[in-house]
Amino acid sequence: MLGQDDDSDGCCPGLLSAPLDEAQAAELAPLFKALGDPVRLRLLSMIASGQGGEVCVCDLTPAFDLSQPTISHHLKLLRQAGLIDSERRGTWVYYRLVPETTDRLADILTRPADSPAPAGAAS
Amino acid sequence: MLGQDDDSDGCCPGLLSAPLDEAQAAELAPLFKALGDPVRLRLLSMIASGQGGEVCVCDLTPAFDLSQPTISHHLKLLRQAGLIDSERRGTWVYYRLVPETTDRLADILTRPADSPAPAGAAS
DNA sequence: AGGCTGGATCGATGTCTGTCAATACAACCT
DNA sequence: AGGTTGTATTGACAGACATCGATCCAGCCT
Repeated sequence: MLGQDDDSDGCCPGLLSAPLDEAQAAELAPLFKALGDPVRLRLLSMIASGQGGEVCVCDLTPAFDLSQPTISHHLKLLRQAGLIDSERRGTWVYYRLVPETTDRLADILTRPADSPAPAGAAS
Repeated sequence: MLGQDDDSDGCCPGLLSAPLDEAQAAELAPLFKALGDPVRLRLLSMIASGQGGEVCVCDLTPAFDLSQPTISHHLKLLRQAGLIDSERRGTWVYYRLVPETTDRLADILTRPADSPAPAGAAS
């Protein structure tokens, strides 16, 4: 079981339809923060679109102009945020997406069908 | 200026289906970074769910245990990211959501229908 | 066992960010 | 004009973050 619905899921249809309370905001912010770096964004997209749903670190590291510890650090942050998951197989470590997490974010950013037509929608 | 659809839209069905290139990542990261703070997340959700699609700063500021300049600073960051827009009406300033921006983020985080069933989906 | 390669952790450093008090700017109201 | 209230800007500062080199751990191969 992935640790969702412990207490904060199922209640929040999105941040666009009702004000977030402090606890929800505190839980969500680190997720977005993890996405708030170009390197991590690229890492995540490489992992998400990888053949077989996973990518070897050995394929990720050389794709950047950054040191190997730096890439490892970014992967750790993405993993701690629950966006990706890792598995060691022999010498190599493979990362794959945790779709539940990105799904949740997508949900949160999707406004309900009855979104209150923003008055001055002209343009 | 909000850097939308100048050149990078319409091409990227999402970061989950194909690797982002450096330019796309550099453009998206600041958006997520703007969401990566609990205060800004709450501000955004208060604005998005406000009556009439807009909220007066005078209603936002007292909702936090933070100084008025700090709230103003966060609003500025959200505006610079293109997530909200402001309008001065008399003495008061009103903020409202820019739905195109949140829509774009939601799109980007939504995986395509043919998402590659993550191998170990057992449980 | 000893050596080698892939990856993570540690410690240090420069930059960015969130916060505040003080101040400036804008619009209203005598 | 002068005072008052709402909002933005400035300057300063502590804590967080991205990055690196050096080192350590895990698994492979003679």
